[in-house]
Amino acid sequence: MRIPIQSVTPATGSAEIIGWVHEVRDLGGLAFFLIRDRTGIIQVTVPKKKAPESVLAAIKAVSRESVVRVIGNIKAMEKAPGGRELVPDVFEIINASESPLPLDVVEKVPAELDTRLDARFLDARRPRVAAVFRIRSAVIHAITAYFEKNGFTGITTPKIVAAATEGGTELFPIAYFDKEAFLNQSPQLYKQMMMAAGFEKVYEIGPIFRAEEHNTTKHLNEATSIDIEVSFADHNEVMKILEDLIVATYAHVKDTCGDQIANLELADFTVPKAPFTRLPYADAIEIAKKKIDEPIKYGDDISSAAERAIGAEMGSHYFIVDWPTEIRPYYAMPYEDDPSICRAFDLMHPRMELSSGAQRVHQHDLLVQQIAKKGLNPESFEFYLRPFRYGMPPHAGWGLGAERLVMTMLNLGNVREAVLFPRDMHRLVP
RNA sequence: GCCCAGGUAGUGUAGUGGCCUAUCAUGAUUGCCUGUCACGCAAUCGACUCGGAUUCGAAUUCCGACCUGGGCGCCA
Repeated sequence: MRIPIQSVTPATGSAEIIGWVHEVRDLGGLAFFLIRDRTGIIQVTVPKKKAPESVLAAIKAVSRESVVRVIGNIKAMEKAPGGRELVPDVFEIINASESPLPLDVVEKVPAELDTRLDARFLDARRPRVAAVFRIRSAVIHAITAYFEKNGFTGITTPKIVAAATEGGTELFPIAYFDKEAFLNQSPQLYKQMMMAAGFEKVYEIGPIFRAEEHNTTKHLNEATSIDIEVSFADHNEVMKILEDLIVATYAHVKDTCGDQIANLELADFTVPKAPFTRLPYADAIEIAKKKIDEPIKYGDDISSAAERAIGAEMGSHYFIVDWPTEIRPYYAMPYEDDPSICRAFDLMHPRMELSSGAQRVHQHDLLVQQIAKKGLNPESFEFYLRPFRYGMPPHAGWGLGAERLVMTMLNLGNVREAVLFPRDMHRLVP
């Protein structure tokens, strides 16, 4: 019976392990093999004078990163990693690896991200990379658990859609039988329709597609969006949900992913403290004005430089609230007493934007007005507008970028590190 | 879409007109080595993205193509 490497201790006695040959150190009369599975690494020590003939033949033939099965006695050995080593009676090559390898799994020589992504299956054998995706899994688990515990209904909405309804971003056109169709940029409109359906609290974790030709360390053309929509809630209530969720997610990762955090050398991994500061947009602009040279005025979008400057000033997660209505989408609800600003917000990490959301316009006629004000044609929004005529409850929601959440949580330099197979302007394979 | 920087052994790099039969590390192959943990030692193998131009001479300069990294705008 195979035992996970992590579970092998000096008390194990005889053990069978299966894994990949991580490193080989042949000293002549004595050879060391580090064998790795997803749980850890163990040293296999072969004293050549005492080893069976079959073991000697196998260790002579084996190459790095081959899959091997090793059976033998476990000895306590202080000099060995993990305080134990396996002396093999059986050393079987299950499947040999070609050499040379497309990249160095041990990373004596670091590979560039592009090279790593080309050989992602090998790259992901590196414990450090595996740790990122183990944590990403825990993040998604924590978020799903939070939603289910708090009465949300998980939904899935179409990724193939007929029209560019949200405006703003570019969409990928696709051939759909004899019709033109697009990959959806956001589940926004469908979430809102489910408010009209009376679901009250919905969430979706799924792919979104943006055809923007950007070339940065924080953009992807296919990303994972964590989305919610809540009826009878305003922007403040969904911001509260968002900060609770962020805290709960960090806490879950801290509780359950200690090994991975250690592996990533995140000694100062800390759970952020709620409540996050609510920074009015107007104040954010003032901070940016003071700290950077480029001209900035009220009503501008917040540039990357401004985003970094404000982030440095704030130091931890914060919300930017009370945005000018003019620079937010038509579905953001203006304040009654000052319609020039609206009930929209962004959740910011000091490095970048993580989420944006708003209380939505739920009144049909106001929505038509706002669509027209943005220079869009309300007639092409009929499928979206229709539910607003049949008892649409007031509601609010947000979308949170899963990759950016993981990237900022683990202090990754590039958002591509947070996706197994990233899609960007240049990369469609693998 | 705009702007900048790049493409040299499997991997990561040095090399700014002749000293390049191209540096170093890692790797692979072979040999030696009984406590390695980036094991050590020795030998060997392995590369200038492609096409054109300039020049006596191009990895190096110029033009074009292809590929890549990053910044901006915009966004998650």
